Amino acid sequence: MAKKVSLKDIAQKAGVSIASVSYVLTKGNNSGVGPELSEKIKKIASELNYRPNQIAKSLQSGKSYSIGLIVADISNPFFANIARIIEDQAKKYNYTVIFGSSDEMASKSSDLITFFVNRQVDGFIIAPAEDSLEQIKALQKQNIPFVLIDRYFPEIDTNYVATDNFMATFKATNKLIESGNSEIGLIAYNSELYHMQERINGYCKAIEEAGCSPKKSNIKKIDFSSLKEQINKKVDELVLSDNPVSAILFATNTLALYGLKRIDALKLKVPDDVSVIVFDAAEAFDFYYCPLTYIKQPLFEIGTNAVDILVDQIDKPNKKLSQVCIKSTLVENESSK
Amino acid sequence: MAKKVSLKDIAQKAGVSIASVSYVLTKGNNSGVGPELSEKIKKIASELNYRPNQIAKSLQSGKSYSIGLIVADISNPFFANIARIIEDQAKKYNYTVIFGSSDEMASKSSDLITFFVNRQVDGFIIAPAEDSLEQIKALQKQNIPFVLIDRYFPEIDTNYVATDNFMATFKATNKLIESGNSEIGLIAYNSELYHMQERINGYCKAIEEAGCSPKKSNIKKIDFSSLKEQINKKVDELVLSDNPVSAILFATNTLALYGLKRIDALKLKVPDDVSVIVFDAAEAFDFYYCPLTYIKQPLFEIGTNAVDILVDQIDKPNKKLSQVCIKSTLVENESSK
DNA sequence: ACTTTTTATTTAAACGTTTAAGTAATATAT
DNA sequence: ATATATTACTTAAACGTTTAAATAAAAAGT
Repeated sequence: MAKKVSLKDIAQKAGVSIASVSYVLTKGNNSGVGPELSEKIKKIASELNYRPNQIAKSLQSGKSYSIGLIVADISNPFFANIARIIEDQAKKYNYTVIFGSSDEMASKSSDLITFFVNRQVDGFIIAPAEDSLEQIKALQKQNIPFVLIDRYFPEIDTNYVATDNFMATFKATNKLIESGNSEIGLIAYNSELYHMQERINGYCKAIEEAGCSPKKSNIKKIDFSSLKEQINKKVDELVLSDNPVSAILFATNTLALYGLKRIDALKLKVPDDVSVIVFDAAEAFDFYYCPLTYIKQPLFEIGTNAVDILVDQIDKPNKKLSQVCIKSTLVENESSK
Repeated sequence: MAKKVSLKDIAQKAGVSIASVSYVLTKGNNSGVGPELSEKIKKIASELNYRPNQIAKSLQSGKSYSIGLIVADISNPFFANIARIIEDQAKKYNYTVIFGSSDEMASKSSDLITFFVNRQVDGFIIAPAEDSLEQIKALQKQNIPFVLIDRYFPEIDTNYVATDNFMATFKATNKLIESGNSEIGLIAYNSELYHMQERINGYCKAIEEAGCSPKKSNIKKIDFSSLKEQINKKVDELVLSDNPVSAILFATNTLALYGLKRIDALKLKVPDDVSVIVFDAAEAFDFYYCPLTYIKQPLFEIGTNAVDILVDQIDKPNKKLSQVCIKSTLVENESSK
């Protein structure tokens, strides 16, 4: 790689000090450098195609203008979409985004955080993985700015931007009850993460308010790591039991993707044999024979808010924390009839 | 953000020079520093939770251990999947990935390249946008390592990793011909990019070999920027004309996604009314009522090869260029019957 | 016992910036 | 005419590393 042009090169060619060049190039017209010399320097800089070395700037300023984005999996459409929104919003502030996928594993998440801290990111946007509470606390202790998205830990006080998960599943479950379903299954992840707990809680609350008590056998929990192995069995348990459910609420779109495939394989018809509501939309559902009722998450708001809050926090470290909970909307289609 | 621990802090606490600390911490046991002092330094470093400042290292070494990934849109599943593969492979070499979406626009692509060059990325992986030839040439002139993926420019000699687009559509079209289709439509992007031209060429070649000559009216080209506005009209032109096609080959999965929606809206049945082959798989097609025949691109190979080649090129700037063309496979399903 | 080699540690320069402080030279005020 | 303020530019230190070169002390060789 050819050696890059530095201030020094320009200074040499112009026969002036490095400082003068720096002043002209960073301070514009009120640099305190005379107009003729200014012009000369600018001319040489552009002739040499000077590009400031951001690394050197960062070292000097202590700011890297980069943020670390840690999600479960960048190839998951939910996170890929958020990543795009974050990218665009970050660019508005001249920030660069470096990303990493934790695969919902605390160890990977921790590695990524260390990796990115070493690279001096100015802050993080994180969809925290299971068991990553301690890492997040450590970040907090080190005073490294961060914003949690999608999930957060209610027991610690942090910035976060999330969906109102409780209300989302509460409404969705209500919808299924109103449609006449008395046995409603829930397929969720086996996770202590707050967003998942809240989704489960919302479901339970709706059932309780309908005068029933939520049955443990209707709530199926699947391990992140063995989704494909477990989902068929759990779906079968719900729909093929002695007292089968007439509706299923899927707590994430990946769960729905595989769950629906199983339902199809069992030759069950949505919504006649089983009603369905899924959490979050996905392109994959566009072609499902029965238009699906789904909980629409405010991706754009989550992404832009997260960046805004983070940048603000980076600039003003003493700013008080922002905790944003955005309402989702239930998009009603045929599948919840 | 609390001030970070530096070598200086450790040196001070240990009462030694910064150099000694650096030697111990980077050179391990054969650092030339005595064993007792070594231990002492290591102990203090870990007590203070020292994390090397990668920015400072980069400035010193001229290497940032980061690569810029520029794709059309990170939220597009094709690129999101590649991004994930690149992320994992890059991590093996201790590289970080920063990404940007060009939206198929040369201007955005150019901005991103400049932005990333300023940040001293060691190299690029780029899915080049329309009209970005000059930018790529400029990169070449500056001796900045890069690998093109998905698309490339045959008129310049660069590293690239791509699918054998010509053979892919040639085989796909042949399949449609063998299934008895005489009028076959192609829906492609209106683009001079080589991968798109090759996809079109492969289609034409197959038709020619079948003794026909490809009809201009059967080849529909859609602008990147107004896909949703144009696709319905183009599909209609193919299937509702006086001499309608009995099969359509979609040149990308996004085109197929919207094209199939139109076909459905027209109440046409796949494959009875119209056979279909799509370029590249997508989750979205999982639920299409008729299992689709598709061209399966070697995403994993593209991603890992791109990283391997790039890292090699960064380490050995005089290494000769690698041009990898990977075969895709035609996955035959019901839709091409 | 004195030179030579080896070992252990430090000094200082470098990477490319920014910027406070310094130094002339020139302009203004008295 | 002289003190003072202003302007135009430079010096030098700093950010946190690495590393060649210098130095001092100890070990080995004669």
